[in-house]
Amino acid sequence: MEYSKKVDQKWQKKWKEEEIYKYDPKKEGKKFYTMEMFSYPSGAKLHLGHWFNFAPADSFARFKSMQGYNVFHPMGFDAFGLPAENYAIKTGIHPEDSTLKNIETMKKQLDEMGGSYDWDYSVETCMPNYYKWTQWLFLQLYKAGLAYKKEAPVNWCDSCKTVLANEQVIDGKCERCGTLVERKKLAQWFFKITDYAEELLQDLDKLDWPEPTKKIQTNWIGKSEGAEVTFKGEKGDFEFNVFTTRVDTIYGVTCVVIAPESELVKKITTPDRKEAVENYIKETAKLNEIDRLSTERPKTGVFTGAYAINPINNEKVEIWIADYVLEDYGTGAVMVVPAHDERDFIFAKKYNLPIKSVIKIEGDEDRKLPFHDYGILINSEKYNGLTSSEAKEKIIEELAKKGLGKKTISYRLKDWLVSRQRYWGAPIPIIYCDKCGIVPVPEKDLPVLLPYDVEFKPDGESPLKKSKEFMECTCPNCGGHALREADTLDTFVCSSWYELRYPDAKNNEKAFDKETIDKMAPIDCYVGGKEHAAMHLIYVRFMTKALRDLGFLSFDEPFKRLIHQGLILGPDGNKMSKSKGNTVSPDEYVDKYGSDVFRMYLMFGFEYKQGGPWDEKGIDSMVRYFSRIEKLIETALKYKGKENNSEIGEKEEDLLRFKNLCIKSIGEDIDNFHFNTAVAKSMELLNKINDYIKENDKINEKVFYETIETYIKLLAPLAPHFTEEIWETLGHTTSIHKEKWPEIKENEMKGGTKDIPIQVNGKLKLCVTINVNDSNDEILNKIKSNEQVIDLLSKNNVVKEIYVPGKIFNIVVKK
RNA sequence: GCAGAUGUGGCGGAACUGGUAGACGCACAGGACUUAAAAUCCUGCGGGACUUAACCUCCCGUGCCGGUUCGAUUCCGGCCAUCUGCACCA
Repeated sequence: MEYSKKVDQKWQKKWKEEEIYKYDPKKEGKKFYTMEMFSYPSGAKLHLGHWFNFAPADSFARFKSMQGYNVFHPMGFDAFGLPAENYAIKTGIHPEDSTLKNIETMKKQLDEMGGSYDWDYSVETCMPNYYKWTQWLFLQLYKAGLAYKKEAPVNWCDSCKTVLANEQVIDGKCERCGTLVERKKLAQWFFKITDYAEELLQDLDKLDWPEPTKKIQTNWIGKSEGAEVTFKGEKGDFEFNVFTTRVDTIYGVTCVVIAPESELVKKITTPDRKEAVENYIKETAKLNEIDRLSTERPKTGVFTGAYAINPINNEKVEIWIADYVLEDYGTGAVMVVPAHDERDFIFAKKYNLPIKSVIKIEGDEDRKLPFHDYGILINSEKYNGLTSSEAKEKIIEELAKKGLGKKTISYRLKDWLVSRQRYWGAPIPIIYCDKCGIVPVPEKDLPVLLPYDVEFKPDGESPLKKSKEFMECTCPNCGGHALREADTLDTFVCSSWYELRYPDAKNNEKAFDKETIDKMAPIDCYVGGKEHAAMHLIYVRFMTKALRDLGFLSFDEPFKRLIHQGLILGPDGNKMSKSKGNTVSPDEYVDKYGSDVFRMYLMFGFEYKQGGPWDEKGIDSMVRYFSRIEKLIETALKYKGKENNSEIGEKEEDLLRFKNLCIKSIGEDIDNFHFNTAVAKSMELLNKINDYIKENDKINEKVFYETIETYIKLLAPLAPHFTEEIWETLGHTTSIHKEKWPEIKENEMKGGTKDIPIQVNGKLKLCVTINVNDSNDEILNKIKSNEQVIDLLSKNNVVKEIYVPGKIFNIVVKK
């Protein structure tokens, strides 16, 4: 049957009936766990990006399976989240209804793609049998002290009376109504990811991940070594710490600045400065994080009226507040050294604070301020003349003796805020008892079901808070009146452990079985977009480590190898988006050409790790390729069983040699996600086979036929339906996907000829053909007896001859 | 601002640890087949010079300028452009 969507359907039906992608943990072969980042069913359908991610990754899984691994290749849905809720607010369609419907559609599409998934091992994070365990996981972290509650600011739209996600804040305004967004403090749940900062950083070394991604994580964790220095109030009535990486510049301190949110501010502000300070705090609160951190904005701040004592020299300095100091980094307070820090310099200039230089650079004594380079200390009393790094040690030593300082390490990484004031998420399994306070929901009472009938339109309250039925409960401790936590969990919590659930997806007793997951983990290959380099990929790593420490796992890292697919852009070169109107739907192509033509085109036309602008022009070339293959198969059938020639001559040897070369390089290419070159190589093999037919009156049926079967097997992971059809045409009654990846026959690889380039001063002059089997002496002989080479050697002033065995012969001449 | 990535024909893209730059394909051009077109097949296809033409030969060419090397798309230094992250991190 000529290839079309009909062929897809025929085989999809058959595969389903025969359950050929059923995963059996007991099957022979070493386990291989490969997965793609699961998709988010917000849109109604899979888009081109999904296809580009999933189809080649599926080919990879199929290849591994042919290699003899027992491949586990699950797929699921990250089903909770904001878009479904927003969609519901807009249309009135309940998030659960739209989500479940989308999942059905997407599953169907994934089957139409030819995905080799076993849906018995699937997760949908919005289903109670999944989020029960997400809640369980929260409880484990809570018990271990890794989940805690504290006040944290949220983006608040006072007109919509709702909390906004960062992405809903556009230019500091609410995306719906344009109201200026405020920062409001709410008590929220956090996971203590910072406890794992050091290990998360160290273990990056163990991972086979793209280097840029490791770098992003390194920066995200943001380790910096420095010191905490204690400044006391001038009357000794208060004290606070500053964090600095440049304690060597401490003699240059001309003021200290604390974050406006700091509790200390109220305490120390003098009455005459109260109004100014309070106004400033109010102004700061209006700014969202993005604005506040913008480099464009001028530095601002106000004096609190209070003074602190520099512990190194007892100098009295002013205490200011300024919004460029962040409460949650370091200690929320900095010492201002205008001479050696750009931000401090601008700040000091603006408010006429003194600027005192304490570092000089040897040989560049007149260096313009500010500069932050290390140098030699000046104006620093007994430390004058020391280098920056010597001074750091000594100064810390002195401060430590006084009990006013110590070395410390600071991380940029912040604890993970997991509370969301949303409906469509997993309820946080916490109860607030009138008497007992915070009480975790007992594990036996899980799941805390998300009620269906809830008013989720924004009107100032968390949606769940409005459901009396949900909120009212009795305390598991004392039986008294209690209320439930109304917030739900960040969806990143759901996706921080799903890879653990897949192999044991139907377990009703546990989130996952330790023995099962220890056997399956770590995931051998994880494929997904690099936009998750910082958030998702750090959260999963954290969760794995936390669960390990709680005794639920015995491995340290979830994903051994990570691959990022590139981004397919719109035809205009911009990121595809509905608002730009440049989206491309895969469905029409699949209908028109069939899944395999489409997936082959995606693999051939783009570099997998790179992506690029969509261009449909090349699809026809793939249609052409398929029909050339079909034609070849017709020819093959004509020859089948007719022995014309059993001789193995040079042409047969060449063909066999090339066949083996293809087995090797196509295999390596797929293994490395270089699908474009894998397809290219397969095209070369087709050309070689066609040449063989053309150039021979009598073909060797056995060699020819074996090469063709090998060729089709090499294509099997890439074009699963098409090759299955051909396999049947060739007379096979079992699935090609149960075949083994062809073996390389070393004896067929031997021999053949090769061109050795002859260069003069690195420039190509000619090539000399040699036999691969020749010894180096023979090769050199052949080269040196070549007439043109003799000519080159005799007419030039030869300085040197360089021969790299089997590679190149270069004659160095002097002009 | 900081960090990272990328830059190769008209286009998508090849080139293993430095060793024949442009694999494979698209587009294009010419030819065969056809009444014709489509499809298919064959040939050519980085730029330039020389040449009546062909073959040869030579020069230039992997963003730009330098360096290391017998030899650089590959390594090093400096620039330019584009893209992507991160955002005053003390």
